[in-house]
Amino acid sequence: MVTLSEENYLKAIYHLAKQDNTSVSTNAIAQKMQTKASSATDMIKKLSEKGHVEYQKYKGVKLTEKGRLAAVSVIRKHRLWEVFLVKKLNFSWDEVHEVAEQLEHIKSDKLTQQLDAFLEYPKEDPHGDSIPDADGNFYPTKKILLAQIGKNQSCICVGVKDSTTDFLQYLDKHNIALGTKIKVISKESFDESMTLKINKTELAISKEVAYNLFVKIN
Amino acid sequence: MVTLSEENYLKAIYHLAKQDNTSVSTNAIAQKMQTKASSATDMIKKLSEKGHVEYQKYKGVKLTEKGRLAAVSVIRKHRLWEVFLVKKLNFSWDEVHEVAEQLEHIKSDKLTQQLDAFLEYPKEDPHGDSIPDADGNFYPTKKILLAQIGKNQSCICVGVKDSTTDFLQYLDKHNIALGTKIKVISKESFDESMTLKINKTELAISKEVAYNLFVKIN
DNA sequence: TTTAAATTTTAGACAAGACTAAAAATTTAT
DNA sequence: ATAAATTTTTAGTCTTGTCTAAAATTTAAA
Repeated sequence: MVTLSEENYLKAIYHLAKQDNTSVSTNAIAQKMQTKASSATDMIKKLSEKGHVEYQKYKGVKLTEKGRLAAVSVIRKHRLWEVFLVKKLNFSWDEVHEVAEQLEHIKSDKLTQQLDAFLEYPKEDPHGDSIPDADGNFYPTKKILLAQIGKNQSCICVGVKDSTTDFLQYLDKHNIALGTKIKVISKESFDESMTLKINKTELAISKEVAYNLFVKIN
Repeated sequence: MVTLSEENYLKAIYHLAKQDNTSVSTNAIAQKMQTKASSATDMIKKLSEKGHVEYQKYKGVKLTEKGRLAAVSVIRKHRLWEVFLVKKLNFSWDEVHEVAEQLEHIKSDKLTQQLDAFLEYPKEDPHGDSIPDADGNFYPTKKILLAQIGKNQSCICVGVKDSTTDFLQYLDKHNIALGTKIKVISKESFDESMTLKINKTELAISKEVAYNLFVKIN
């Protein structure tokens, strides 16, 4: 069971870590949550004990896959409710946030699923932010880092962030080129490594690769 | 500011006092809230200090007008959300309660008002209970118990008195829903059972059913 | 590289809401 | 009317989530 407060912290950490799952500082969390650093530390310990974040004293936190899924579930609900408020209840875009902050914590899988269907499976909220699906996968329009791709999701290589010779040769050697289809088979939260499937062959990659390869979802 | 817990206690007190605003005992409140009498006493003191109830030690509590309005506001939201869940999200009437218990605490006047409009100002929830207006006024219906319908008389189901899951599922199973037309074929005076005709099929019911189903005569 | 500044953690405290055990008041029964 | 049973309240404790103040650690600066 994840409490309302825990959900809010997870969401804050998720948003602070943004695209790349970087380490988030206690102070940053405290600031985002409008609270004190000591309170953030307390909550970080709880989240760590529940396996939602990886925590090392003085080193900040990183979301585990479990924590990421919990955060994304809240974000999914938040954005679906925003669509509902604007499309069905005539709220304007600047009025929805406060109410959605409350609605996002309602616990009912059926409710979320039926709301999604009722709204005809919207892909974006009224602010243009992508709405993740029930499995926690986003379908963004722009290119994203391979590290952002969820388990069992497929994508297509569209570029590199690091364009050093070493990296490009590494990609060549493993048959990764522009247009190559990549499927994520598994993700390890502890070292952020991944296993990919590329043209029927599996490939284990490190986080250095995952954070330097741009992909898009078809 | 009324906390979530306070709202639940106010609702419990309201339902226990029913139509006549009688004094409600600490024990009755504790039982309804599934908690201990000592916890109820603690909360009663808080509600009393905030002016929601009148309290005399050992004498139970009565809702003040302020407390009654707070309780009715929660009940209004609960019932509107139940209508939403059934009419718009295809919930069956035995699934709505748990979710509505959460949704009823969302704080936004605009949300409640717009939801009411979106649902076209329903007067009753899916169980046939009256939905109070924004000022806390009820518009009582002339619904009566099925037990009071005479032989060969027809009526329409408008609600239930007992809204336990068991009963609602029983009704579902026998195709009795809001709006279902019911004709009384026969009545046994010795055990107050009845035989009904529902959509061409006959159904024998016990007095427990007859006394827990609200109907109206067209 | 050693000190100063900033960040983070610990320790101790508090409010809300719940609990247990025991005391006080009320109600029921003999 | 008095004892017994029940109800209600009090007193003290617990958990969650917050705070302040102080100590520990890391980072930046001289």
